[in-house]
Amino acid sequence: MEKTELMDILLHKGVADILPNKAFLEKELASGRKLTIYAGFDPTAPTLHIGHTIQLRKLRHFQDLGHRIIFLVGDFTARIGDPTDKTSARKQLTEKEIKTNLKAYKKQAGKFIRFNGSNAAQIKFNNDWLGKMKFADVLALASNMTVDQMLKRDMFVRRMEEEKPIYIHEFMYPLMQGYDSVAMNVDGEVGGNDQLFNMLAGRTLLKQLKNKEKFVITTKLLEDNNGKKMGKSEGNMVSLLDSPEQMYGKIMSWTDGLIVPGFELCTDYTPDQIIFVKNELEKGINPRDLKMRLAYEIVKSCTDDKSAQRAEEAFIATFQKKELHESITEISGNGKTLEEILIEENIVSSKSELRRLIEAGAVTNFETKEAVSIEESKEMAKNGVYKIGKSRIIRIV
RNA sequence: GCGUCGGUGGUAGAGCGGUCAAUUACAUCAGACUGUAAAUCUGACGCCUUCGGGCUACGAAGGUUCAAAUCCUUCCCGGCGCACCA
Repeated sequence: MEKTELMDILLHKGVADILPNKAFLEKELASGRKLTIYAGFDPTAPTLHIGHTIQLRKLRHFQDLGHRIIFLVGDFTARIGDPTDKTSARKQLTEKEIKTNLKAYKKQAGKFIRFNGSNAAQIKFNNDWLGKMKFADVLALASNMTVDQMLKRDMFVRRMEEEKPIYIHEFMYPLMQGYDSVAMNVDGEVGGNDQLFNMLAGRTLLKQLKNKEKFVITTKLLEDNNGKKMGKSEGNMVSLLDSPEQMYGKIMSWTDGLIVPGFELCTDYTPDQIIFVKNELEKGINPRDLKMRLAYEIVKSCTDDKSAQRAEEAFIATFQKKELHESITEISGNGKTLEEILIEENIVSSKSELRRLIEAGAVTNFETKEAVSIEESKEMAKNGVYKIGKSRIIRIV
């Protein structure tokens, strides 16, 4: 890819905002200096997910332009818990968990950025500097920001209004994250739009302590124009550990509004190609076909060509042609009733639930297409394939 | 410690003596339809049931009452305010 084109993609694709401004970044890029850019990742989960790949792609663009990139593992900050995400508030991670997670991370991230060869990405841990700080150091650091600056943060404003508590350590979080920038003496940072505040704290600190202007690129979040995120319940949050079939299926269940953002944020489609996708949609083409294209591209980028193809075939077979594919669960009947089997195997959670499903006509014999009645469910289960709802299929042998 | 407000189902958040297994929204599941596991519409959404009903649940334990998520007492947990000086 040509350098100017790459530059254009770097500056625009998936970008929500550039601080202090775009011109500043352009100047930096044009200076010929080798810049150092990083993105931070919390090692709280055993796997990266599709959202992380947005940042990774952005880092890759810098890497391709010959700049130094750092994959920062927030092992120290993960211990405290980012108040941005209140559910993970006091989760503590052991050394061991972090190590295990890290291994997986490197492998997963390696699909998007290069960890070897020339200009390889570096991995750093913020525990290396944050863990060593003394209380006096922390105070010195804290003296660089005012309470007022902190209180401007949306989340804190909201909490004040709701009379919800704000703990002191929550003020420390942006400071810690901001200090990462200082410790690594970076030129820029990439992060999701929701991390803007924390990233700006780093900007402030870097200016105060090293008189350096750090640029910040925030990427758009993967959501449709109503702010509807993919998988509000994280049900369709694509994890990089998912099987290709799972990934493909999850993406197919994204709402249509995510098609264009999906292409922009999670694929290597060029701006022209994305415009093409938009036009197709406006022309009224079946969005399903574009979504399949999207699913294919994403699966491919997270795994490989072959896996993506297999995932697509499996999807078509299962959900479009409604055929069976091999990976259905086999359960031995052993003279039990269908009801007993379904409950023992945790396919339904209770007799009441099963009853409702049967009443709704959701339990069918796959071959005869006949609905199973309540009486039948209490008789000895006949061998065969049963379908419970649209996604649960079992074979009794 | 004092004052005050609160602790409700997966989440948010109503209810404040009977009509409450508990409004509503979101999430979830199912049905119809289709263009897909999208959208939309419809329904379900504690457990058990011989489908009559039964049982367990609104922080915990007691109590008042024919009747309590709702009132009282104690306890546990949380928010906010107060605490010195003014």
